[in-house]
Amino acid sequence: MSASTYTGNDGFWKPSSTTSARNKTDSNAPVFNFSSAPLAQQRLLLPIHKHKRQILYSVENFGVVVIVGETACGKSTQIPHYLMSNGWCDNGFQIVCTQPRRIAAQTLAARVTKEVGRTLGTTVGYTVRFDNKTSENTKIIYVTDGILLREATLTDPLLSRYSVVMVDEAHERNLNTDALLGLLKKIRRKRQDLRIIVCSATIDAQAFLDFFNAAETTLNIGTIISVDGRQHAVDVLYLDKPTSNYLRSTVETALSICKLSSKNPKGVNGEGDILCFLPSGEDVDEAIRMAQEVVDSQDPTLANHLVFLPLYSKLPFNMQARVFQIDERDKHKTKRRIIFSTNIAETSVTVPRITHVIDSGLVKLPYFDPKTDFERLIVVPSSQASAKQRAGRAGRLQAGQCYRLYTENFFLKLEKATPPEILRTNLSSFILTLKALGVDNILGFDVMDLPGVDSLSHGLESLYALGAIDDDTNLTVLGMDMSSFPTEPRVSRMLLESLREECSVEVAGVCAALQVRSLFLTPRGGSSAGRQQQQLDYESAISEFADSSGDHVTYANVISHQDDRRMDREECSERFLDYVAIRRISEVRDQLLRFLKKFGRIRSLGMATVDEKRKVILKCLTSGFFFNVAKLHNDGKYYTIRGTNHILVSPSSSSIFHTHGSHAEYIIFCETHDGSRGGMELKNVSAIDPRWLRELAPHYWN
DNA sequence: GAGCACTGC
Repeated sequence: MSASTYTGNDGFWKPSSTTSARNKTDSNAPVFNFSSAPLAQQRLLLPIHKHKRQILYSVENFGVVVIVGETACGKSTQIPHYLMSNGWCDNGFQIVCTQPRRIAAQTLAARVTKEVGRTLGTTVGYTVRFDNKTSENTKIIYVTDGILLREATLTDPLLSRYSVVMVDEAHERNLNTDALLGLLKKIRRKRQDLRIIVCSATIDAQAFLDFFNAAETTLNIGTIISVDGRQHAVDVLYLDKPTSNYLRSTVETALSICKLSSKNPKGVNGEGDILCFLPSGEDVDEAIRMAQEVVDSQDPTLANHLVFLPLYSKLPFNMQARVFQIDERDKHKTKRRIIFSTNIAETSVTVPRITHVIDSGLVKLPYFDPKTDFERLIVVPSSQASAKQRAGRAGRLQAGQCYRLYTENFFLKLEKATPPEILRTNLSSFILTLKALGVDNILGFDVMDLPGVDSLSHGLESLYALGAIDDDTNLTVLGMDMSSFPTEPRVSRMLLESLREECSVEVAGVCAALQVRSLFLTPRGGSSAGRQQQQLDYESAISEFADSSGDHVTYANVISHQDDRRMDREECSERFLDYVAIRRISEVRDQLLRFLKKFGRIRSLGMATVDEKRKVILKCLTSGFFFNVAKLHNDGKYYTIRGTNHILVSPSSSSIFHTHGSHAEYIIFCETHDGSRGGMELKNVSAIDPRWLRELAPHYWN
């Protein structure tokens, strides 16, 4: 098929003048059959193998080595292995490799364990939150970057166990990775023996090297090594004219790819599946409705050969799983799958069998506004790096194609990379971590991108209001205690307050619930009659737990019910409760209580009355979230009361406060979203007594 | 008539 023959609804497809999304690699590159070759042979076939000597030489002679390795070049598995075989684990030293995601740390450790020929957790292991598979003798440890950062904060500021720290996927520029890079730069001033390897998929290598070079003496300058990937070529096609409706264009492009294939003698069997990138879960659902409607009405024959699947993180687990299971009954591939996905498929998960990618060119990103203290999700054009990553998803199986729903000129004007998280986020947590690491002057801490003054001072002001730092921005005892919790500062403050109110078990449960996705299974889908009944059933089930103050005490009620009754999966679903979420909440709560135990006696409210229980839980909540208060005005609506800019806010109709609460004069909330009709929508809302504000946050509310 | 990227400790 020739893609340039397709006429889009709003424009024409034309092949890119720069042809391929892939760098350097040859389109006739051999396809390795990894499933049948013995392990040792597989390792020798990896592109990284050619660079083994160069890598070992560089690590020996340079303090910092930047490796530019494309997807599947073998860097994450092989480099630690090479280093171990060459003495970098002698004298009790260990090699640590950081990953942004848990699943990556776990699977990499498992893969390298197989190569080394031991069981997981002996020579090779991993540590992620709630899961530690290492032993005293472990030489190579895969961890999430957050774990290594906390290890430095809590126990070992110089990371003295490690001879080499390898920071993988550094180009993603997560907050944790950035903090870690800054910390490693600082450690190298004291530990010249430490070796740092930074891995990145983009050509940004020089920026990483420059970052470290600024502090290094001439003795130890870093070096860059580039390793080719094992990807197939992906042809990139652009629109001739911009589209006016990306959703419709996505659906029409996907369907026309299928129509063209069905005229091809190879038919649909010759082609892999189609992956479409859209900015939101809502768009994903809408695209599927649209696509189903088009094929049902226009092309019923094609409809029999297609399956439309959604993929986004809020989707229930079993729905997500459908994307990764190739249906047994369909092993001869009579049906072609069209997967509509958010950014989750860009890096977090790999959808199998994709040969075509359709890229809307859009992404939804959070931006924190220090002036309003709200984080907002905004749809923005994705970056060139992101577009390249999306295109690459088509080239894992065989040569593929990527349709970009914008013009080539538009692509050339896009940002090179997505703005790093450090420039977009609330920095209070980041600053508290640095303070705990002994960084007194935050402005003097070296990061790849320095956040704006507004953003830094907002972070400092919040920490001051929480009592974590003093007038001279020095860490207080309370701040030091707060920094030890794996939670954001407001939640850490709330946990510590629970010791004083003697309700730690309940408050830790509420804090855990705030971090895990919704406890309740809200009804969705189905016919309108059935749906109405479901809604009624849902409301009556919730009523059993609902407290008139709102969401937080209701969570405490559910969790305490679970402690007493140990509801199983079935009973949970009858009561519209998410069993997996509740299990997760207990796990998080128990971890929080273990941290809390260092600072005081853990108590539970036991036989306290409903009123007493409500009061102490909400006071603890107020001690952390006093920034987020709104007052009922004469017009019957809530407005924030901080500063001079009073913003209209309305409790989400899905909140317990909305369904079961009273018209309290003052409310407190933990989360905001842009509302559909202006103003902000609130999640996790409770009624509070305004006197608590002066009592618990005097320097903020006086 | 609800509902809103994705991680991580």
